[in-house]
Amino acid sequence: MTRVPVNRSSAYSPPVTASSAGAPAFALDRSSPVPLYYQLAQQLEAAIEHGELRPGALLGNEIELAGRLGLSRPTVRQAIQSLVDKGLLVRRRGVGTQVVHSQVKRPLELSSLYDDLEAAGQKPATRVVSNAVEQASAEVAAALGIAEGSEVHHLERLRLSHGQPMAFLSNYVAVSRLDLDTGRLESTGLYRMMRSAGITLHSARQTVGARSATPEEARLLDEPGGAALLTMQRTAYDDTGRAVEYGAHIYRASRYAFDFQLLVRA
Amino acid sequence: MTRVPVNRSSAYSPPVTASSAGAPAFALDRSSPVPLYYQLAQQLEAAIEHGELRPGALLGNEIELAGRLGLSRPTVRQAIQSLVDKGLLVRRRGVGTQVVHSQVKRPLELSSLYDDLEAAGQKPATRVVSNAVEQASAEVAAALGIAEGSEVHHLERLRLSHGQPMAFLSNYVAVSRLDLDTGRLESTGLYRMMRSAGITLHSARQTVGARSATPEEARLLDEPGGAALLTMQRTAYDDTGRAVEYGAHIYRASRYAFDFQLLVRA
DNA sequence: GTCATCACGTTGTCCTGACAAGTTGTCATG
DNA sequence: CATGACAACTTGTCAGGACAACGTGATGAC
Repeated sequence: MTRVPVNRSSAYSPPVTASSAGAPAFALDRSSPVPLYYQLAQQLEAAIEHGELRPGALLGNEIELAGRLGLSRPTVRQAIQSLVDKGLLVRRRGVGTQVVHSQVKRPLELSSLYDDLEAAGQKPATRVVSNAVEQASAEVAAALGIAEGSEVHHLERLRLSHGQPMAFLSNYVAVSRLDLDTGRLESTGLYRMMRSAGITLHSARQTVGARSATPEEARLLDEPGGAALLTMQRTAYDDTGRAVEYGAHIYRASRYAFDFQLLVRA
Repeated sequence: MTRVPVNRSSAYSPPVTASSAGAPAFALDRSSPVPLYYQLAQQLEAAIEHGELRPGALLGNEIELAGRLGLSRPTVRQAIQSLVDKGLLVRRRGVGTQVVHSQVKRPLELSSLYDDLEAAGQKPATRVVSNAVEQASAEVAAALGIAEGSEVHHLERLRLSHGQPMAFLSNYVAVSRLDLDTGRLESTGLYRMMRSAGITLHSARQTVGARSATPEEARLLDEPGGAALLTMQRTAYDDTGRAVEYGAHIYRASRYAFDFQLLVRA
């Protein structure tokens, strides 16, 4: 650790920086294929998460930090910027960079996509109700950008948690894009299967609404008739902008809610 | 417009770039206080939105683009990167940067925060139902991170569209943070008033759910008894991480749905 | 005591230069 | 004709430097 000498005769006394208050030492591996800025960003994030950099703490100026780590300023800036984009840090010109004093550190990632994207078919048990090839209806064809009547996989799953039904998921994938195996779906999850099939997701468009349950839906989800349901339709696109998946899902409002964090982009 | 000479004797014939296919001319103003990369990003975005750069079109390599515009490569990269972050462009090493072939170009911004954040009290008429100072309940105090019983503004508004009630908004703001004037609220909007009071929003945490309407709520929103409602609770934080606003809103599910786009961060 | 002024420290922007790594098409080879 | 090696092109990463813009605190004038 380096100590910053304080010039007592100076007219300006700088604020206490993280470096003089006990900054964690970062270990950077130049031989690693992982980019340096990314290594630094990860270690900074870990330090924040770990509490070594407390909320409100100043990070120390970029130039000194770069010199201390043996990096150039652009590299350090890139690392810091990525954490600013994540909402972990705030930069202020003339002031410095400080750890955001946030009550909510955990759920930084967008959920609602991820809880279905990563956890699609994870520990919360999933029962495949049906898995068949159908002809695309007008609604599905429009969402996937294919011709009406084209063959699509239609996948229906019931999501359970603690033995209780949570949601009913109805997904459509163009047949040409993927091979669907019922067995693997219960263990691997839909999005993971897409990924391993070489499809890289890029973006998704979601609509979240509500409506009253039909008798059939109420029975399926173990809800009283006419209960309020949360609905979600999503179309997911790959790199090239082609729609790869369309889903129309319903959730038990009494047991589920979408929860996410937004950042105000300056 | 500059034409790129093609060397016929070259063993490698490069693909057709946007420049040789008729790239729009960008006008950059160096004397403007607006950063160059931002000017370029905006003009690129406009060109994409306008259709001058069609989906799938290659942008031309960064070095040549930089030379053509009289900019350095980092500046051009910064502009391109901002559009990549927005999901408008995709970069591929060895290939180039191309406009994402997306069906949905318009609603790139997150709505659901913005439609309340920017449009809070805009053309969709807003009627202030009540505006009073109360003592914070346990729920409100917890959300705002203040002591129970502290004084808070409690603001209730009815949002109308086309003469029909759309939503009922209930907001809480700590008294010490803001002065609320009923008159200005109907024209200016809550978030705009905060902004002009020097509060810069940083992030927000939202929960979206659904439930059946109580008789009172049904009457207020002109819905039949027990109709499904969309609910949203939001806590907004400023730079320093302090909660500045808490809102518990209900929407007519028959007339409103949250609509937003997600990007998969690589 | 109050206020404007100034110096200082910080991030913001921009430049030039260089090499590494991934992708694609061409060409020579079998 | 198939296939592998190669070259060209592109973005990714990193360095080092320079000046501008902004905010803060201290200083000095009033």
